[in-house]
Amino acid sequence: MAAPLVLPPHRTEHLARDDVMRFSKLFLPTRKEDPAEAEVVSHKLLIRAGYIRMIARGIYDFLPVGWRSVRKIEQIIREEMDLAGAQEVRLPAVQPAELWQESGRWSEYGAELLRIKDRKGGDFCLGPTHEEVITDLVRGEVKSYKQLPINLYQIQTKFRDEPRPRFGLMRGREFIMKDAYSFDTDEQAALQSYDVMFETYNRICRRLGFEYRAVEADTGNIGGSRSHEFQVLAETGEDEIVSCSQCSYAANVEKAEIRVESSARADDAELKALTQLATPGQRTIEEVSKFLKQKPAKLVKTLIYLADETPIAVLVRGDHQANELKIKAYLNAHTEISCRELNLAADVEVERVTNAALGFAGPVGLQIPIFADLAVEGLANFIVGANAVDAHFVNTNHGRDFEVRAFADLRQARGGDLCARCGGSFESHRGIEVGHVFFLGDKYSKAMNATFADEAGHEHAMQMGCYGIGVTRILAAVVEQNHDENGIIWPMAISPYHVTILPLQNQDEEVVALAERLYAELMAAGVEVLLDDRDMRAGFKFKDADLVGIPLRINIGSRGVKDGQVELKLRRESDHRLVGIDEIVAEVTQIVRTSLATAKEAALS
RNA sequence: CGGGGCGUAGCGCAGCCUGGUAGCGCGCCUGCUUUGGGAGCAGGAUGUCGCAGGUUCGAAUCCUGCCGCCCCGACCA
Repeated sequence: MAAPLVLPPHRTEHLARDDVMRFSKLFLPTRKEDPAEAEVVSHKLLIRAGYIRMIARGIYDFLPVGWRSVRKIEQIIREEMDLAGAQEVRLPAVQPAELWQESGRWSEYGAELLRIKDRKGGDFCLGPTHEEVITDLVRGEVKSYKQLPINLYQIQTKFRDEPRPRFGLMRGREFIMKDAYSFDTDEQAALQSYDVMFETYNRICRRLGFEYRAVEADTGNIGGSRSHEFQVLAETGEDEIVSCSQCSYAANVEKAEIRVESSARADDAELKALTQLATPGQRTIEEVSKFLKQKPAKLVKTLIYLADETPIAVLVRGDHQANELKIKAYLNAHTEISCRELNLAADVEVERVTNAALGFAGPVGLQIPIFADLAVEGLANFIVGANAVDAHFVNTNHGRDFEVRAFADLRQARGGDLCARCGGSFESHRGIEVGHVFFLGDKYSKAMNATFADEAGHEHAMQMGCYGIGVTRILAAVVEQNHDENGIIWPMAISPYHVTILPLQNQDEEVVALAERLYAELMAAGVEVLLDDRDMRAGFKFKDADLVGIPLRINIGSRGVKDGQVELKLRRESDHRLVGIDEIVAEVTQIVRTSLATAKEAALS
């Protein structure tokens, strides 16, 4: 038998309209301790401060304060997109397989595409992106050059069945994204659309107060000639980027072009005799360099790749990293070896090609084409694997001990490398990719027959661009850049509330009365206020306020009320100042308006 | 997909090795005291110990399978 429900009389009242601005009624469950599964600060704080809860891996609930902030981010994006002449639409989350079969991506997209069946057994997927859907929409309605250009966008929940979701909102499977698609008559016009979006994204990042870089990026399988990522700088970012300290060049390390001043080996370099040394069990660069007491830069690593079916060897200096995108691009552009996919060869394949156990591969005696990074060209007397178990060669030299088919820029850029554009030196950063703009060309319009008639009545495929911003990822990125040991520190523009009022003594009627009065007056002035009316001790409210991160705080205490004053505390600063009771509403209203306006102006600069 | 770790109250964890009454802290409910940086005391409620099977007189504990979550790897030879 269920126990009878016992409630005190005051708990039977209904919720009132402004109750969501009262902490006592707000669904804002905070926690004192970090969640066990969270690794990065944004994930920990968003859970502790009651913004999100995980329901399955990479899938989250947004609680009221979290959703308020998400909607503010959306609104900023919406305003800037509308300003750029884009039009908002809403496309379906569930998409029919036919469209994906038409573009070819039903088979290409892989396991990240979550495929589902309807009750009749028809194939559908949860949309990870919307090129097919938008192209289908536009091809049905746009027939003439007179209807172009057009730029359509939406703010939508996407689903990508990531192999490894992590870091809370930073890499979820379900996430909110703003995606836009431009359609133009020709490439030149499409690149104009691209430039407008590029500038719009800069404005959005500035409005959000980000420290960020717009970096040149790889276009991946999408193709096309232009692509930029918007990377918010943060230690916990998953991407590595470099930016030039002298010019404006910045790029993802996958893409960054390096200037190599002089790559040739010095003419007078003395080539010592090739010698085999026993290196029992020493496989990695680190192990070998330690064992032989040589710097990793004296070693050359030999990577065996499969370019589609063709095995090739790639040499890079021991302290460098091979860049698969560059390798792939080089093969396709400069050799007869076609390479749709480049993969490191499996262990058995490596052993077959090198006739040696894993870890001892080297270029000497290899029967497959050898490509080497430019940095290897200038090396003399380096160390390589001997293609024999437990052995390495020292004093190896290309041209004498083995032939390199070609030297090229095949490695990943890093801090200190020289900028290909101006010769300045690169700084390296880690970044969170919050936006990505692509020029697509006619990949989708051709495959899906999205054409228009020009003035002469000739049919042409439309030129497309696509532009994405991770809305929920932005929420995490903002926290990564704006927090301290006590909690979140929101920029005014995306804080769930502008100001929070803390009556410090709930039993003091004057304190409570003043809190209620300021609450009402601030709301009337258009300020978003969170009143902490809970019957809690002062210290408890302080801790929660810091955790939740609202930028302004008004402390109302018994002493101050007697003196006609309240405390105004900025979350970002450590000290508070006293403000007269009659001035506080005007003061707070002013600060809120100014900081919102300043953020908007920053977008223009 | 490979390696490792974890799964016990809403949250954070102990107990498991060596099988025998399910625990601690926080949170929650009641009362009293307290009241400007996560209060104190007293009392109370809350668990199919991830799921399924097996071993056993007896399983949170041992065995098998499955599921879920986290970390590392899946380019550094």
